Amino acid sequence: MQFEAPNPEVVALVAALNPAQKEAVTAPPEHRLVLAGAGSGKTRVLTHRIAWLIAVENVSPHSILAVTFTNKAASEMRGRIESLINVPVRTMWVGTFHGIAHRMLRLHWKEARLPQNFQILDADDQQRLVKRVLRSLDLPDDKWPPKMVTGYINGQKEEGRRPEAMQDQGDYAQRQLARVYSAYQQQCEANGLVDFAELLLRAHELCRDNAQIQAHYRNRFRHILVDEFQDTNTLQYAWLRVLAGDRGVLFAVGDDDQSIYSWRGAKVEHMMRLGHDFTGLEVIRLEQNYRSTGTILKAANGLISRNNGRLGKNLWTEDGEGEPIQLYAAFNEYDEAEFVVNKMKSHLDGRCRYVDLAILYRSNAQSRVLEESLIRNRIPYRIYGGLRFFERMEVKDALAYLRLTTSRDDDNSFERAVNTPARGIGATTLERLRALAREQGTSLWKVAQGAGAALGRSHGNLKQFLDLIDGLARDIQDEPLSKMMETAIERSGLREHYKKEKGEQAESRLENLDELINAARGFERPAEDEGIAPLDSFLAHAALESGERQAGEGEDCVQLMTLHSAKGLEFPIVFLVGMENGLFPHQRAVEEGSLEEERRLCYVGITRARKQLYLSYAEVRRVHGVEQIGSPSMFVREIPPEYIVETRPRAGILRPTFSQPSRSYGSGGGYSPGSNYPSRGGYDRAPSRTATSAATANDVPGGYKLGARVRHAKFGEGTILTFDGDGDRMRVEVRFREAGTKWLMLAQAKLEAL
DNA sequence: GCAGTCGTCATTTTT
DNA sequence: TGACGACTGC
Repeated sequence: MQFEAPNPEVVALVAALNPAQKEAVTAPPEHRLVLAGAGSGKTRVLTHRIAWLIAVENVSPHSILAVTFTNKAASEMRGRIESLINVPVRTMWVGTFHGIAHRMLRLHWKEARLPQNFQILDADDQQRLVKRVLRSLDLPDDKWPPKMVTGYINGQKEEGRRPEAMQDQGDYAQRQLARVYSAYQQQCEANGLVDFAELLLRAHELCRDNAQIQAHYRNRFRHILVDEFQDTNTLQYAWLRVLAGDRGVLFAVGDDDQSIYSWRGAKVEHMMRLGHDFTGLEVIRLEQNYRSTGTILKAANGLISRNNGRLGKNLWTEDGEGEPIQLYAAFNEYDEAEFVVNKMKSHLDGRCRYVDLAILYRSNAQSRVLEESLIRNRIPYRIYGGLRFFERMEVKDALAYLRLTTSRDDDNSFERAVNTPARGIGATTLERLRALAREQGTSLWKVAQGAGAALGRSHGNLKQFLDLIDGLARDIQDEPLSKMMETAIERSGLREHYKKEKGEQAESRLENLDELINAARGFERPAEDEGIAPLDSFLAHAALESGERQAGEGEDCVQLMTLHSAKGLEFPIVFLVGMENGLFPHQRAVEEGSLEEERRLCYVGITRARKQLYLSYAEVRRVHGVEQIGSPSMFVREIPPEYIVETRPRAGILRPTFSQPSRSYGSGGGYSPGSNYPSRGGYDRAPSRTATSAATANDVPGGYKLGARVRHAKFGEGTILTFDGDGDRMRVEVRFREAGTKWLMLAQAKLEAL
């Protein structure tokens, strides 16, 4: 680019960029695909690109659309752009796919054939609705699992297929599914409800079919920037194409090696197709990594090179090699957790804080054992995942009342609110209402209004409920949002209801209700929501941004999460646990033939680590209550061995044999360390190589085996980890479930074999 | 309407 | 093994 006008702002904009980043940021206004490796400054390029367009290319922020997948990414992007340049960027559209789609639908609700106050269904709401539709069609839950049916509906929508466009073909099951889809969609339309996939589908159809709107947005959005492009699904991609038309300039950033959501409809192939659909597209690779040590990067490169059909990328760093990756073979999951905790302690002795430590695992079930160890050792931790604020029962209950005040035909909210708290409107009454509503093709609310004597005794109760909602709507309409919330919570009787509930959960429920009032008070209606009632804006916000994963963010504690939720994050020290065939790669994935995606998941995990990476696996693990023998993950073998060091804090321990019948999972076979491994006896195909003593490696002289489960009168149940000494002085180290790890004199401990 | 009981199920989850 | 949902009996 020409720098004839050395605007200091512009100079500063590119000064700190590396050549590849600079190329991307200063590229002429043409299509670009930026292949941004992990830790290569992806967000930086994206934000600087936008700043460049505005400050140098004189593009109006008004002409820019920047799309992300998460709210977090969107708000981070906006924040960083604003701090980069001193130009108001309020007119720029930055948001998630769903957020942007929602915004369009609010603006063009008429053209989209939606009621003005349409409500958004979150995943849970959608599931409930599907259940009701299944019931109304007399399809039993067990034959038609709601989860699967919901998945089917979302899949259809993601492929852009409407029920009416589906030909009557296929077998019985297919026809039934199509029937459910159709009925579900009808229900949504009648109730003014829009699920997540529908937001995208409607917005796509709106932009595709309405010439005026299409022209408007094509004319407006000259620059479309997309983050995490490898995660786009069919619909999102189609929408981007429609919006871009033949004049919009696309700037896509992504990493095919980090595509881990194909099971949710994401298609990496879009990255490969981009060159066909956007002529003149050039690819820029960001391969210099600013996050991890050379060792970690080489390990990641080595692993991912096993995948086929990659766009190709090799991460490198100017920094040093750093520490080798440590691999620990644990006896079982308890030993593995103990290893993690002990290593953590050794790091915490130095200048490392809790937040610098993360434990990553393939599936949520693995967290429990780790938690127990952390609690025992008084290490504060935080688990990502679980319910988010706006997904909590009590919060959804309260919101249902408010949704009813603004949208009476919202059956989902009606069903939720009508008998919570209990007001004598039971299943029978509801069933009658549903039947009537079905017959008349209208909402529960309307049916309830006219139901009258047909309902017998509950008529009065129902009437009271209707009056409650009407009265609530009337009395809060001019109030500020927080007052609305407060009034709804009080008058609905929800607070009383949850006050009566016992247990420690009850208290947190009440706190959450208060927190909801706070959230309403602190809610600032986004500028673009002008013209939308504050309540509708808030309700949409609640559905689209389900809130924090768990309280206590920013506190100094160890982070636990699945590999999927770790994407996009980084930690100085990472423990990647459960590296066993069957668990990771997961058996299901292997069966479904998605091994490459599992490998990418492993790649994501490895590249989260900045300074130090630990891998561990358990030789025996309890899975669904059954002890299973595991073999080290094939991915461990696929990391070039020169970067791995096996750690054994105790010398002379060998692999135990297990006499109890166990079914083996995974088919990866044994683990044969490459020649570069530091040798460690007894850890190969021969399961019972002799150790240093005369006894076999696996037997603790005295009748126990390493890894055996024992009970101690005082400490309870535990697992034998190791032993030393012999004869009368022989000691065993036992990891007790509750009491921690202890050395015991075998002669005195009176252990009982289990 | 609720508590207790039984049976079933067990990757991953940005919106 | 353990969590959750559906069912049953008062």
